[in-house]
Amino acid sequence: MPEHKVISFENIKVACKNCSLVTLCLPMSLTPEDVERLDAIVMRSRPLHRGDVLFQAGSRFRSLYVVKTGSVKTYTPSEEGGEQVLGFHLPGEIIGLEAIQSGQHTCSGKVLETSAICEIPFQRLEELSLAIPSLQHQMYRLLSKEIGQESEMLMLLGKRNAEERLASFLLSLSERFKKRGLSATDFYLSMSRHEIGSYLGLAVETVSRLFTRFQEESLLSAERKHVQLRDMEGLKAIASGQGSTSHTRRFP
Amino acid sequence: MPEHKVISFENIKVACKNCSLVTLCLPMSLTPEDVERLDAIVMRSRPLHRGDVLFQAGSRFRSLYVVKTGSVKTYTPSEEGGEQVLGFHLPGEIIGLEAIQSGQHTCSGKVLETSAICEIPFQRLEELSLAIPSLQHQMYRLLSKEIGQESEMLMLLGKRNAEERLASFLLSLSERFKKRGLSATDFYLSMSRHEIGSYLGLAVETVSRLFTRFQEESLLSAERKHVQLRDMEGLKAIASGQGSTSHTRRFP
DNA sequence: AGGGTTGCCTGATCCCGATCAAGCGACAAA
DNA sequence: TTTGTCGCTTGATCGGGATCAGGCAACCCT
Repeated sequence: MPEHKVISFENIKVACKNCSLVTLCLPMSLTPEDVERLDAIVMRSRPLHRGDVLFQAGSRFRSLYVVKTGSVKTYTPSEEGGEQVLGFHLPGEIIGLEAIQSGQHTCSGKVLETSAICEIPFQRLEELSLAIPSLQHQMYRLLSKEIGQESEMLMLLGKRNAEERLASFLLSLSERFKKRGLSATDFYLSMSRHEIGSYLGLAVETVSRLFTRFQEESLLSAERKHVQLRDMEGLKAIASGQGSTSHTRRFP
Repeated sequence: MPEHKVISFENIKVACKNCSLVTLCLPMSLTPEDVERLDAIVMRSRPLHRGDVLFQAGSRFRSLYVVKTGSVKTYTPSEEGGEQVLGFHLPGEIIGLEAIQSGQHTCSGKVLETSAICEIPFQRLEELSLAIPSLQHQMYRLLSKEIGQESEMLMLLGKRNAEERLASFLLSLSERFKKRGLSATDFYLSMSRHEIGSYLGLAVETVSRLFTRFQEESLLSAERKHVQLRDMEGLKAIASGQGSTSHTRRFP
């Protein structure tokens, strides 16, 4: 069926200007002509499937990757098979920024579900950003945003207890889904409990118990990967450390 | 004493090309002419003293700051007076990168000891980096480096126990001092135990106990702020999770 | 020098979350 | 259908590190 092939291929090759992510992704704040110039250097591959590796820690850095559909996790494989999850990436988010420095990836990227990924050769992007001031500006903002997000994560891991971490995580996902036009209260988790635990610095069992507890408290309902946030205010209270069951005494 | 004033003022106004940090800081890999161009936009103030605030969380972002001498901590002040330390910054390191994104500082910067700071108006730096490709490249690398370092910190906070954290912290300082031509094994800590604890996600008491334990194990000697690393290999073993007292079973 | 503050150290106790252990449902292959 | 595997859940126990409390030394201040 060559016809089918062509169709699915066309489906992948959505130009940036026609991509629904144009307001979230790199093209944000570029003129239509500049979007075309950016478009010319973007490479679009066939869809990847759950478990496919986007890049591996230690491999040479050539390109940044942007999630178009689906989701990706980045992680550092440790000796003895374990892994530390560093992040989950949704459509419009850019991956690989940490590798610019050394020219080598310091973490691996793996696809969590069937996903379409755009590849942007970094050297060409760098050249282009010299010619397009607003692209350079956008790059600086993107890199800076990543730094800010990791700082927030440092605070989460440094000072927050388990329930505060999970609540924050769910609210962060919620917000990101919302920005992408999806439901902020009803979504599917593409990552396992184990991966959530690794990301939040918690054991799987703790994550599981927290899901159970949150359900008992009517904060959400969860059935496997399907999550519905029922009480956003309650979750926000917990995430900000004002939860009723918090052990930390705020007013001695 | 106008004469004295002039001298100390001149002392501060070391041009980039004469600065000992030229190989660590932004000018790295720039041609002498380009260093002069960069030099023209750098602002150098009189020295700041312990406790002086460089910028405050929430204030408008205008400039990046580079430590010339001394040291700076960045932190997010939390309600109720507490603070979470996000980083310690030594000569040659750039501060404020997280604020590019929103145009507003998300953390505060405070000087830990008498320090000289260079201020670089970001808008002018951005313009200059359009004209100097190697400066743009250097900026990308710098931002990327920051991302990579924060990722390492995420791993530290997510997976390491208290002694692994403190050992890693001391070794990181050691390496950074070494790069600046100072002793890798004998140095002064400009930050308090409390600040170390906040940075590492530990209570002050734990940090203090660990210093004591490390001394008992002849890994180092510490008298208040003065630290001498005695057994680098031992510290490295602990930092990498191979310490003998580690609770985590690596080979079940 | 005296008196107050602050930073650091040490001991005792407690508790959150890791670890160990076991069972269960979903899903894939035989 | 059965069997095996994997992901998730739940229960029981343990311990690392937080918390509480007290004391000492250094370093302010006048």
